[in-house]
Amino acid sequence: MTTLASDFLNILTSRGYIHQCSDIPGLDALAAKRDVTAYIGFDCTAPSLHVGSLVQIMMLHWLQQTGNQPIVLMGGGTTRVGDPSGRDESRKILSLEDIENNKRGIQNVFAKFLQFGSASPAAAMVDNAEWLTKLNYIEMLRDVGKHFSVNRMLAMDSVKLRLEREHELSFIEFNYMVLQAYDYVELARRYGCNLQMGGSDQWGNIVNGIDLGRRMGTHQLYALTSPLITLSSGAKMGKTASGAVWLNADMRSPYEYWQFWRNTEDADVGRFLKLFTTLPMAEIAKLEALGGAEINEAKKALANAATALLHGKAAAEEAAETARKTFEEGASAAGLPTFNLNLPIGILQAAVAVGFVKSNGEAKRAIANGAIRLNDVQVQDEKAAISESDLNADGVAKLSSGKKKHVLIKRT
RNA sequence: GGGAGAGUGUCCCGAGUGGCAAAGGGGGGGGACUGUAAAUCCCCUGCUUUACGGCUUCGUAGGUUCGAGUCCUACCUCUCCCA
Repeated sequence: MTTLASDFLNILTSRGYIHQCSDIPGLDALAAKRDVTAYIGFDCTAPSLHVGSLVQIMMLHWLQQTGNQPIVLMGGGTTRVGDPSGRDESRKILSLEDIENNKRGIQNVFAKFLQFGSASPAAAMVDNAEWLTKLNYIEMLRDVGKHFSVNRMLAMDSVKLRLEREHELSFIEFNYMVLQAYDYVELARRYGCNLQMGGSDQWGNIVNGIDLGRRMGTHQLYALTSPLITLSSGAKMGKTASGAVWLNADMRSPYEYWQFWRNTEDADVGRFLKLFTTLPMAEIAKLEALGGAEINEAKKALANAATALLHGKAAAEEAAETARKTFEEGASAAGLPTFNLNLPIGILQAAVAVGFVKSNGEAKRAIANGAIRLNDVQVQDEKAAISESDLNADGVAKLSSGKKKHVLIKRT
């Protein structure tokens, strides 16, 4: 392993962001001169990004921190087509309004991690709908299509997988890689972009772009991918009981976000500290060295730092304090998710209303399993109700499901 | 266009003989043990204001039958072979 000259690659390497790179020495030389302009594409398939995209966002963050220019590419155009990578079923084709709404929801997150506007290498945000929607089919085929070999396209993982598993791959999806490759060329021409980053599943698409660039006469392009982040237990990261861990605060509160990180498995703490926080490596090494129950301190540090990055320091501290009161003192911390309900209300309805369970039947089962507690007292009777007398001096009652889910109930 | 197969419990895989709320996994939830961890063990995993009750589920729509996931017809979608 040769030593790296650039801060950018040094950081990415030591923190574990790199899975594959088309040309480390070449990219290193560029980054050392702070001449890298890199982009990552984000599909607009949901109204918010989730933690799965965080690695990518952090790569852009470090890129800017080390004096290079990040470009956030919103997939306003490519989302209309749908990326078949890593899926064995066709994506639903989203309506244009949905895509537009999703795009708006996603955009704001980047301001937390990147500096746009007046910063010295300012981050930029562009939407590939800008050029993709204007393409003319015949021209496209002649200028771009001629550089693609179907033989090679068929050999690509995203395609091969579908074919091998005998799942359908529609022509529209088959074209996705062409559009993504073209994006890269377009960004190279417009912004002098010379690096595309992405998750490891994007490798094929990115390399296609490099190839296309060479054939269409752009400057040398580079590819860099991050490893797919999985939990030590093998599960995919970012999914919890109640669905994806969204980054937008209105879809996943700072408190819940903090909890997500707090519940990290022991074996993942060090890795996550490096990937998802900006804590200095020396400090991470210390935290990582903690053993046994002490590793919980490292988890708190992870939760604090990660939440502060996304939601700000104040929100992180508040979440930490709420968690401390709730879990270490068993108190009804004011920062817990709060619901206003009409009292009295049956315990079953209440459990449904706060989102613990999806139906009354499920609530009954939860009670039978001893999962539901009201003000820390296990509910035995499914006909029980929450009434005024259950509220404490501050007018709230604490309802819990299992050991980790707690909410506060107030009178409407 | 011709021929052969497939679509099952609104997360996934997957058994299924005319009596089926439908085997078994995975995933998920809960409990025990712990440290808000992992591993392990146990329980739960269609809806319904009690129910050995009612209702809704096996691609869609009809039909046969006391009774249909299971049989028949048409249609939709996918896969494979031929053209």
